[in-house]
Amino acid sequence: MTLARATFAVENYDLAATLASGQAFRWRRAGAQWEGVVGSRWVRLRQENDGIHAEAAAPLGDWQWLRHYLQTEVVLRQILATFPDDAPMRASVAACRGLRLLRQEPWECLASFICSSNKQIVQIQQMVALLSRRYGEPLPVPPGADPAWSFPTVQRLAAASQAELRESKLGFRAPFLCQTARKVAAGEVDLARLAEMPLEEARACLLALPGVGIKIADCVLLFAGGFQEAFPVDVWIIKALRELYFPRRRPKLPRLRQFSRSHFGPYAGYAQQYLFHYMRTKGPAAPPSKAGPAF
DNA sequence: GGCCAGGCGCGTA
DNA sequence: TACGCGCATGGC
Repeated sequence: MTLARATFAVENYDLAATLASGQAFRWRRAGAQWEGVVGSRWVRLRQENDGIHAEAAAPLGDWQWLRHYLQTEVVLRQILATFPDDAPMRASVAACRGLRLLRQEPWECLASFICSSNKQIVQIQQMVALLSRRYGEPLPVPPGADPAWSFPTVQRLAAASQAELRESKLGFRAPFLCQTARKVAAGEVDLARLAEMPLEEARACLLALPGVGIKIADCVLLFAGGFQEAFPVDVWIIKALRELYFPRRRPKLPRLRQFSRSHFGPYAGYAQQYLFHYMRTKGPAAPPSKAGPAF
């Protein structure tokens, strides 16, 4: 097979932070490169000074599918300018320069986040890889590359039994994924039209699916639906908000959700991703010290 | 070996 | 409305 190559000129784009920030689960670092699957295509990416270099199995029509996935046309500076001007956001932006949101395919995003509950990111990656290997289609890859599979279709997972899915190490999530796949396959929710709905309507559609609560619904709205004000509140964000915004009060979850809706502006979802990645990469908080900072 | 993980659903009060 | 709990599995 032959490879098609392209370079996307980008500004203010940190590919590694973006692919490793727990929004998508199909990317594997291979030295300076990243190998993954977007839709039904194997892809290899590498960031250089002149932009993001991409390789994919030829032939392909154009690269719009990858440009869309990577959101290379988004002007990050304009988004960052809408963030609240406070110390936690300044620290997060400084620590995660160039972090972006991807635009993912709704079904893969939904299914992946149904698998995510009460799991660490590395484990989610394993579950998604296992599901793809068992139920996805093998994809053409260049010589020497690891084999790759597409993410399983709704129909394929709807046809699997709960017992089969449990064998894929889904645990108690197996019935959720199974039932949700069957509902989507039956047309009870049209994922392709989600992005056209008002936010609340789209969220309500997702919440009607088994295994989908507010957090997972907001992940799908943000990562696949393009609702940039959606703000998933997970354990890391709870920790971020409590440590960085309310260090002494320990507000409860409903209060934190309310704060998140009012404080972060029209690109709250972006702000959320910065807080999330910042908390996950900055290391543990400094232990309390009676003397205070030494400066 | 215990703790925790990009939660959800259900049973109580 | 607001808690507390169990769920299945694996990384650290």
